Amino acid sequence: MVRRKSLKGDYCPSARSLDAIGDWWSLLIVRDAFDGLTRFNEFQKSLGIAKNILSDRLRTLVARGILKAVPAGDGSHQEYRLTEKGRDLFPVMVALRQWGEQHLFLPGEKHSKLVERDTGKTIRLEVRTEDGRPVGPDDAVILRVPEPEAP
Amino acid sequence: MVRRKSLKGDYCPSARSLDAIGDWWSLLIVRDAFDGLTRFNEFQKSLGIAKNILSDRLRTLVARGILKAVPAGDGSHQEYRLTEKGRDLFPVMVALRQWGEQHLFLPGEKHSKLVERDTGKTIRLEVRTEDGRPVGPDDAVILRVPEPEAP
DNA sequence: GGCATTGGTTTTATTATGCAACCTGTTTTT
DNA sequence: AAAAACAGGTTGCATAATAAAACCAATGCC
Repeated sequence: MVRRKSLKGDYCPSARSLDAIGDWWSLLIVRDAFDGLTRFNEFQKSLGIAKNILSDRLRTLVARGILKAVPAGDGSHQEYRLTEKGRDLFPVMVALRQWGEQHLFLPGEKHSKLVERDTGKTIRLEVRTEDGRPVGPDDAVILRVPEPEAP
Repeated sequence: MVRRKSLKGDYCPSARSLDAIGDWWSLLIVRDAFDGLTRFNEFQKSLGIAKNILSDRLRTLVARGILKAVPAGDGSHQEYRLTEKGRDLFPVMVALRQWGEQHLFLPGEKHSKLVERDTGKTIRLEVRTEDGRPVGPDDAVILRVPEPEAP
């Protein structure tokens, strides 16, 4: 592969995000973390991921501040928990879920569902302006950051 | 690698989504498509991606119904355009962008910004219940689909 | 006709991934 | 107490995915 390109310096936030979490397993691990999993073996069983890969991904997720490793009460093992930064990925997860529900299931096919705990009401997400009007892709433009000019 | 695991059959929509678009380049291509790029060379220059990989990714994005390849007016080249399904990834892109803005830039650092075309107002996205109340990660639970039982 | 451009494909080198085996420390079973 | 099982990894090897570069075919332009 000759070193995969890094977009860390890109001025597009989406690109940086993908650089940070855009590999196949990381977001699945985060999804499971949202789902309450905390332990190495729990992730491993849930995902069927190879242990060395899981080990590596947990390490980098911790290094990037998305998970934190805390020693469990009895000291026998570690717990991997979402940090604030990790929890802020919630909208990303919901967006992915929503798209999958819309487009990746056959008409009658069942899928898990995200609901509000207390009321059981469906949760969805909406793109809006700061004053609350919904917007679609065609109403949006990206404002580029001006290139630093050489004087 | 011995064949990367497929999550196509998983009942979690997020997992299926990641299966469909969760590789490093695909979403970057989609981002550029949202940004108006349509031609092979445009993507290639914008992303600095190897041509064989771009070729492969465009092919699979088309095969998955996220992009469509339409012959351009003068027949000299193809245009890759987002399908409806592809445009529906808009919230995913916005979510990634928003997270990147929050967490992947230094305090004073500039980044590109997503605004409403007509008003210039900032665009953001919010997770809400069907009746409009905002919800956070801790207010949500995943309702699993019941396992099909063996009779 | 000759040459550059576009949109790829092929070849080759290197990295990443997956599997299985192994290891250490702790907990449970006998 | 000894044996077995489990948690949480690491190591070594085979193979797949990626990147870079060279190559190629079909227009478009002079």
